Amino acid sequence: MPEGHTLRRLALELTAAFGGRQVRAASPQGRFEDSAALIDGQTLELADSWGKHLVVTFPGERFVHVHLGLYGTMPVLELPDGVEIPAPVGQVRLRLAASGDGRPTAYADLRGPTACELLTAPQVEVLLARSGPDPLRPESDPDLAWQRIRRSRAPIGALLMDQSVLAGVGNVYRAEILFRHRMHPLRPGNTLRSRQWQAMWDDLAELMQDGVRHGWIDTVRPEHRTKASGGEVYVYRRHGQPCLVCGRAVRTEVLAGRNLFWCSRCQPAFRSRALG
DNA sequence: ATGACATGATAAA
DNA sequence: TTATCCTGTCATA
Repeated sequence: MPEGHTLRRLALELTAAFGGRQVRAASPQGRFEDSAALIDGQTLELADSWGKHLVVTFPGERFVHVHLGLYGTMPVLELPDGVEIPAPVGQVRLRLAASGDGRPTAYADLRGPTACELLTAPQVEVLLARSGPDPLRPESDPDLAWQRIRRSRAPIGALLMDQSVLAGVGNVYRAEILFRHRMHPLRPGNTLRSRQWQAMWDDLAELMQDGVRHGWIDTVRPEHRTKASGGEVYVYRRHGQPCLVCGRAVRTEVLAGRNLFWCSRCQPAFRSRALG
């Protein structure tokens, strides 16, 4: 599940459940033990996200940086009064817990992250400096991404996944934004028009905000919808199945080690003007 | 029980 | 490009 919307949602949940509270921090699995000890008993100030990076702020310029990678999770749970926090099950890299201060008892277990580390302020700066603009952050400037895209011969499908060009987009949002803009994934970045990029950015921002709100990715417009419940996509992982718009079988191919999905009728191959 | 696979990223070749 | 890390889930045997 972890694309940018997941991290933003997690940041909001952590801040709501733990913001301003003293938390217990531990690493039942042991791999974050020493660092957990340094924040144990401290006040969790706030959690925030940039692209797929989560940064949790503690006093004294201590920052816990988490990257969920492909399959990391961190469910945040609040418990009714009187219910005990259960013992950790399985591989828990980091458990945060708060209770006994008049607010609801809460805990969060981090499993399977690519990164879970304690950083200093300058280290966080370096991390953020490496990231492109995140469509979920209001201060983000889409032009920074555009300057990279318009100068690059790399396929737009690769550029969208490059976190230094644009932060927070993963395989699902990539497939879906390309479909919604009828764009072939292999089209070179330098053949896009600025207006096309602007439209894609605006659409991404909206789709990702929906993702934050609902907790899942849904990109299908009402007129194409086939499922009553949410969480429908046009092409992601629908290879071989009929396109929701034209009925042609959705195609798949591996690009840079990641599965690409598109409809060859709705997203025709790009031909440059020079080639006719 | 075993293996394939996954919404990610990095280092090495 | 390939290998590797992190973990859980689902399909197959």
